[in-house]
Amino acid sequence: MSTIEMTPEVLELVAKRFRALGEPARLLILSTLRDGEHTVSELVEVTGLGQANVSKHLRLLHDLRFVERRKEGLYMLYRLADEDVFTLCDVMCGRLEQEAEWGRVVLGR
Amino acid sequence: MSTIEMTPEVLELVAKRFRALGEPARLLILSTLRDGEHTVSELVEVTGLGQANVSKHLRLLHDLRFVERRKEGLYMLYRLADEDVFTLCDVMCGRLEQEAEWGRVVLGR
DNA sequence: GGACTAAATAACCACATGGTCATATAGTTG
DNA sequence: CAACTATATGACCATGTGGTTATTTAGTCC
Repeated sequence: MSTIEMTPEVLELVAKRFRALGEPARLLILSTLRDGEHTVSELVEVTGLGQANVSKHLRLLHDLRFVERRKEGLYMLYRLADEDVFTLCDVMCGRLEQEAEWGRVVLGR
Repeated sequence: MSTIEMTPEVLELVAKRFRALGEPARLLILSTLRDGEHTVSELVEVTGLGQANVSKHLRLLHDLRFVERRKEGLYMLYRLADEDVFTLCDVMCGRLEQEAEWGRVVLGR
């Protein structure tokens, strides 16, 4: 795995980042951010999640650098930090498609 | 994200798979399997985890097709299903390295 | 069959965390 | 400064799940 030595500490750091993506609500927020910057209120409206809830998810995603943000007046604007999330999701989706071919999972289509 | 439509159901399927990697114990098992097939007992010994614990992690990883297995006499031999796990981990590790450069995380080296 | 071994499962506890409600904080506008 | 708005935070509850112990199941060897 990369050049990093897989000590228990590193394992925990990596795991924590996977866990961050292991939540539908956060994936939904991230996929919403794919089309550009959004305020928290917009994310609340689009996702249908509660405001406090979205705020907490964004804090986590920001702590782990999945998103970046800037303040503009009263608003806080969030955006994706990079494209890694979608690289990762594409791999997972590739797995799903493969499983679908095997008839193990049903993708809605 | 890929060609799959991101319905709530798909989001949950993807999230579940990220969650599977969001556990140091499972990452440890997977990284142990990188050097080839291992029995459950071997994995127990190498990882230092309990037998029931390893068995449960392996069941999850097998359900999600991260690992495959075959029976040989009394033993059950597990192996990686493919290289996806390491593609995924490499991306995450890349992020860690980048964060390390920013002085946000300390990698033990 | 009976004794033994490897792995899986069940029952259980403890802890982490997602969601919500209420409140605090930061910033704007009058 | 007071009223208002957007976001963050704290407290709390409910649920999910990782770990352990004990037991069951599957297979081997005598």
